Amino acid sequence: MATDQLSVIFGALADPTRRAILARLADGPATVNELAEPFAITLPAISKHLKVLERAGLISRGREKQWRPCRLEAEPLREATEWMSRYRQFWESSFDKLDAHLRTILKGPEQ
Amino acid sequence: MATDQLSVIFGALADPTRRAILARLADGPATVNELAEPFAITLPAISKHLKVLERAGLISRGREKQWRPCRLEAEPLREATEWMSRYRQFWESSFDKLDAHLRTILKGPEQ
DNA sequence: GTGGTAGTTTACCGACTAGCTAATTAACCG
DNA sequence: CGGTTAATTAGCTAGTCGGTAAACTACCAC
Repeated sequence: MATDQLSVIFGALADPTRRAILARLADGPATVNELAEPFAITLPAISKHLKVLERAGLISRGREKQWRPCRLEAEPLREATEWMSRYRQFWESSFDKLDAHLRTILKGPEQ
Repeated sequence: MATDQLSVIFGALADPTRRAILARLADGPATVNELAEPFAITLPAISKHLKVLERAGLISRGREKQWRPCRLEAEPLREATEWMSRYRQFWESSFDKLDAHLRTILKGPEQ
């Protein structure tokens, strides 16, 4: 994967396990074991995912006794959303097209 | 990469060449050679990128004589933005934190 | 037909990724 | 100290990714 910040962010989001970890962290900080619990993968695999998320700036990690609590950092999501917002006009216009299409359908078959 | 739709979308966006292609397509449809022109990579590489973008639903392709014009399809970007919007409160609140931090700094060093 | 232009497919390569197991570090508890 | 829990590191495998060169398809013009 490329090393520019947006690529790292999108790359981190391109994995359902990592997105699920972010979703869990939206409910508050959690330890690595707590984050791992819902998944059928080993702790080292989770550890790697956390490193990817950390590199993307999507989480930060503290130190408390023997635990290393993770917390959500959403700033990169703001950046990513900002990048996408440039295209908003396009999906809004395609929504308009869908809307028009639905209207046509709801008018019933032309005969 | 995982095969769920969001993963495919984010995976497609996790490459600067592909994001540049989308940016170019925001100015209107283009042929493969037109899209390839700004890049120092071969045509087959561009062809692969286009396939990734197509699989993510980010572009669609027509057929006109010997050309296969590409056009932007922004609907997946809407989906991705929608997914991220769940976290908006977090980046807004961390902006608040930054704001507060800056205020603290601007008050000058406490002594 | 020949030849040129537009683009894709195939086969290959090196780098990276996601997963595993096993070993290791770090911090606590008794 | 030894034992337990929390988490990371190391080393491996299998698969994917971004790129290439070479061959192929499709269309147009002569």
